[in-house]
Order: sequence, then C-alpha cells, then structure tokens
Amino acid sequence: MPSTLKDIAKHVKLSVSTVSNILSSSDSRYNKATQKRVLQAAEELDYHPNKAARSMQGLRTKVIGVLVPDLANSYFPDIIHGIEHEADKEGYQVLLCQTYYNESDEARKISLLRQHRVDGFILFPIPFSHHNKKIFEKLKKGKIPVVCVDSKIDHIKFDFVGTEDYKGAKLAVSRLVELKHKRILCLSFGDESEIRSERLRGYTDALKKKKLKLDENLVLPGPWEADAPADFLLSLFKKKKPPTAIFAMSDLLAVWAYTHLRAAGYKIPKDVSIIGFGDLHEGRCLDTPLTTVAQDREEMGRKAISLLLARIKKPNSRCKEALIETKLINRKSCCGVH
Amino acid sequence: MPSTLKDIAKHVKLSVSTVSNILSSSDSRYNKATQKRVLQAAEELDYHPNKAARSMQGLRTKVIGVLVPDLANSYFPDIIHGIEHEADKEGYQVLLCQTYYNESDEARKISLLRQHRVDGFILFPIPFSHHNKKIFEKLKKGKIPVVCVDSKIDHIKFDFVGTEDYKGAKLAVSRLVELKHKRILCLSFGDESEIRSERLRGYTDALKKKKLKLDENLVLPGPWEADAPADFLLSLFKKKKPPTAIFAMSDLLAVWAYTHLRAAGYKIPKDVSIIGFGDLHEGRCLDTPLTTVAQDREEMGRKAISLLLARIKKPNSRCKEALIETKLINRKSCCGVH
DNA sequence: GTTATAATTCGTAACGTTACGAATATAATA
DNA sequence: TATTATATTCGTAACGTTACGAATTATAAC
Repeated sequence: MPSTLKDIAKHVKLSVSTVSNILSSSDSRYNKATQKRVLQAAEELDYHPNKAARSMQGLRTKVIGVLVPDLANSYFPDIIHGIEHEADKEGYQVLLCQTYYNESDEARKISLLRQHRVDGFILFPIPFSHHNKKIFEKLKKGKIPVVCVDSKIDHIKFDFVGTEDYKGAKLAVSRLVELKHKRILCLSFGDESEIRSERLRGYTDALKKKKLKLDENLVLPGPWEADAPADFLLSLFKKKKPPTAIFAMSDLLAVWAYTHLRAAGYKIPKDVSIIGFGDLHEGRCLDTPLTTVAQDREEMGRKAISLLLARIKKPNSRCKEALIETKLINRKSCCGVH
Repeated sequence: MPSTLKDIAKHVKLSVSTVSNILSSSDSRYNKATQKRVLQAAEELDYHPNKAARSMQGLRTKVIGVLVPDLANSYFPDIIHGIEHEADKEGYQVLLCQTYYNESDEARKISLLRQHRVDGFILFPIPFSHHNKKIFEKLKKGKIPVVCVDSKIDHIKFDFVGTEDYKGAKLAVSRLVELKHKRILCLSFGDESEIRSERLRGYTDALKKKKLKLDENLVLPGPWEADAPADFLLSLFKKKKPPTAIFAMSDLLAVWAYTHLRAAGYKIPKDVSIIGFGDLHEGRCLDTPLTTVAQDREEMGRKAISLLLARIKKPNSRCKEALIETKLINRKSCCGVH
C-alpha cells in the first residue's frame, strides 16, 4: 500500500489536483508555503508517483527498452553504459533485457517491453532471424520508434547504428600485409551476418590491394564456443606452409586462437601474429596484449539514443544510419614475418 | 496509438469485459467460437495489454527490480542470468539497472523502480554506503520485499545471499601454504566491505593454522583501477625477501598483478604463484590460466529469486541468509616453492 | 465600498484494465 | 407452455494520475 496523491492531499488538507500539480510540474503558481508543505508530506509519507497511472493518459512513458543478446559478452556493457548515460541526460530511463540469441526470447521480451509501453526500442537483432519478421513489421507499422544496432532487419527500414566493419577489417589486414604476411587466416563468426560479410570484404580487399589472392581455405568459420576444441585450427598450422597471421573477427575469437596456439607451443607473435576486432578487456590482459581494431562503444550507445530520440520526436522522418569509426590499436600480438 | 480492449471489442462486437476475460484468464466459460474470434482480432490488431492499466488495480505487477553495480564486471552477468532464468519460470520479469557504485545513482534507480511498483528488489548494495540509509529504512518499513546480495545493509535486516567468503579464502590460502609458501601477499579490495573482511579473516586463519604469523605489510589494499600503475606492487618483489605467492581477493585483481609481474619479467608460477577469487573469464584465458576459488553464480541468482518470492508470499517471515559454496579450481598459476 | 485583477486552489473527466455481480439467451425438464 | 438450469455475455466501479477550465480567495485600483 504505497501512498498516493490522495493520501498526501488528505494529510495537508488540499485537493488531489493541487498536490499533483505541485509534485509533478514545479512550474507553478502555487504558494511557496503550500509547496513546501506538500513536498514535506510527500517525503514523510514516502510517496513515489505511480508510473502506471501516470503513463495511462499521457502517451509518453519516458522509458525506452533495450534488448541485447547477452551481457556476458563484454562487448555490450560499454554500449549500454553509453545508452544509459545519454538517456539519463534526457530524462529517459532504460529497461534492459537479454535475448540470449534466442528467437523466442527475443519475441517474448519485445512483447514484454511493449506491454510496458516503452517510448522506443534499441534492438540488437538476432542476425537473419526469420521467425520474428512479423513482429518487426508490426513495430514498423505501429510507428514505434526503433533503432537497430549491429544488425539490420531484412527488408525493414529502421534507424541503424553500426561499426565501420569494412574499413576496420581492411585496416587490420592491411597492417598484417604491411608486415609481409602472405598467408593470413581469417577467423570468422559462425553465423551469417552483415558484420561478418563486411569484415570479410575488408579482409579480401586488403589482400587484393597487395595483389594477394584470396585462399578460401584460409577463411575459417565457427561456430565457436569459448571452450570449443581447436583441433582443426591447430591442424592448419601443422601444414607445410602454415598461416603466419590470423585476423580474427572478434577479440573473443582471437583470444580463443591465442590460447590454443600458445598451449600448443607456438609463440605469439613470433610464430603467429594475431589481430582481433573490438578491443575487449579479455584481449588487453593477455600475456601478449592483443593488437586489435577498436570502436568507441560508448559513442555507439550515445548515437543510438540520439537517433531514437530524434525518431520519437519525428516518427516519420527518413531513416538514418550511423557507422562508428574504427581505429587500429597496436599492441604486442603482431610482428613482421621472419 | 496501440490498440486497446475497446478496439477489439468494437471489432468483434462484444463488450470490453468479455474481451478482457477471454484474453487474460483463459479459464473461462466462453463460447469456443467467440474465444477464437477474439484471439484472432487481438492478433490482427496487434494488441499488447497495457501493463500500466493492468497493474493499477491489482497490486502485483509481476516485475522485480534488480540493481547491480556495473555490468562491465563479468562477475555480475552470470548472477543475472540465474535471476532471469528462475524469475521467468515463475512468470516474473526483471528490470535491470546499474548503480555504477554511485550512491546517488543507487538512490535514483531505487526510486525509479519503486515508481514502476516492482513486486520486490534484488539489490547489490554499495558497501557501507551511509547516504542511502533512509531509503533502505523506508523499503523496510514499507514491507517491500528486498533481497540483498554480496553486501548487507548496516543494521537493517533483509534476506541475504552471499558467498562463503571465509571458507573460500581459507581454502585458497591453505593451498598456498601447503605448497610451502611462507610469504603470501594478500591483494585486497580497496574499500571496506564484509566480503573483504571475511576473506581477510580466511587468509589470516589459514596462515595461523600453519603457525605462520600475519605480516601487515603483506596486506595490500587498493583502490585499483584496471590500469592502475603497479610500482608499489613491484617494489615489494624487489626486496630481499619477496613474497612468493599472491592471494588476490578477486580474479580481476589477480589478473592485474599477473599482467604487471609478467611484464616486469617474473615467471608465473615459477617466481610467483597467484590465486584468485571468482573464476572469471579473464582469468581462464590467461596464458597461465588462473588457479582460483569459484562459486556457482547462477545458483546465487536462483537463490536470490527464491528468497525473494518466498518473501513476496510471506512478507513477515523471518529473514533468511544463504551462503553459496566455494570450491578451489586448480589451474596453472600456482606451484610449490623452490 | 465596489470593482477589477491577480493569486491560488479545486472538481471533473479520462486513460485501459479487471473484478464482481447482474443480465440475457439457450437448452432441459416438468 | 411454464419453469428451472446452464451457458454466455454484459455493465459498472475502481485503481492513481493529469489536463483543463472553473471556482474561490486575496490584493489592488478606483
């Protein structure tokens, strides 16, 4: 039984509407003494405005829903931090949910958030998910503001925030090429996604630029779990002409390769150079810190919010896309070919 | 303008209450054909029940608020996973917020969650925070169900879930002692907390058991940032009789020490044995994987939910405490003294 | 002492939902 | 056919809040 406006009104012998006005819009024309009396009573009675009631007539809830795949992946918390911080500045609050890369969870969480009448969504959609297409169409049709991050939804236009995947990958692989590496393994995401194909394109083009031709056998797709066995990876390095470098599409993949190669006796970077993507904590605290491509993830979050708020204000404006810059962080995991 | 019960009612030419009954409690006595008609219309009109309206008369919102310090610390996501999964099973949904170890954020987020009329809280309180005492008192007085995790709140009794910190620390340090280490550095949290003092007690007692006396100089408190300089740490190892082992109160601290010692040329574990606490991903993917004390964090989350639901059912029952077991994970970062 | 004006405060309706008991239609029985 | 039982459906009030315009009171101007 939390206290209500009515309780306060009774307590200070004023009408409910007076109390409401004083408490919500401090704009007002009310007697200073009265105001203080009301504020004090609210404090005393431990009053917390009932969001439910409030959001029931007005349309704005000042809440936005954020749906991320999996908080255990340290890629996400930074983005979320950016989102929260920026949202906060604008008086919005964030409801955070996880999909665990699971389509039915995704569907459920979106529905949940819609029940809360969030003013908009920031979604990290499951790439190429087919199943929830209709749900996204309804979001679109209902003109519910949505910003997608990382992955787009096939044939449905939403605002979008991503990374300069092509440029970043090209940057990374160019670096390896400059270091005279000729056989560069590309450790790729297991699943299809635009991120994957863009980074692959960057990889290919960087090779092309130096007149190296693409060797299909050197593109190694997952799926990988953190503790997946590395037999196949290692077998590649036992061949006559083994790769001398690895471009991993994520730091997590890079760390995985790093760990197994080290365990098998290879020296990093002397035997194998490794370059990652993302600049995650895991790569930074490796024994040989990981050279990697970084993007400003807090900025991604901020950008997502700013697109979202723009859309909330103008639901019919044209969809925008923002790509966050990448830059190469040179650490110790790459060196020239001997 | 999301569709409402009224819209559906109009569409199928039934009363609002009929539609409501059919849609919310599928218990009912309604004509099968009618039911189907209604369900179909709901689907067509993309109906999402308005949680706000719903929660306005009944008291239960079926939402619980979870307040964690910082998602970037990989300690938390596992617990959250446990919480979410278990909550889900019971039909509860989770609102997740971060405090960033900041008291005013803590206060604000609690208020926010209260405005949403969450049915209960799972809090990871900021240790020894003085400032928000009143807020917690009000939670207590208002009989709002609260489960604290990791830290208790001074002089206010809530249900509690923690780790067997004393046992765990003793386990770890005993292991080092068995390996004949005599000078064991204790790398401690920077701030006061019960976790810290319990782990310190474990450390001390493990030494005592083997008749080693506590050397105050070997207890090194933070505060540490991930990229804090390590001059002082390293200086300790340059003395005549340097420590031969480190017990770190968290894996993050352990990784920090590991990295700097390695960079300074020390071999792990040959020169220095290191043992951590928490079994985080960061420690697992070190070059020399970290020996550490693990607790089942998903279980912590599940336990927290189960205590919370119990309290929601019986708000006046006696407060319970649960300590999650610890066990030693032997990896490569510890060896005997030479 | 009247008005006019400004300063405060109030009352009502509406938001979307559900609980509850009342109302109607339909079928079964006498 | 009248009566009762059963199967369906309906109407109203209430939850806590805010917007809106109306009402009251105090103050100033004449």
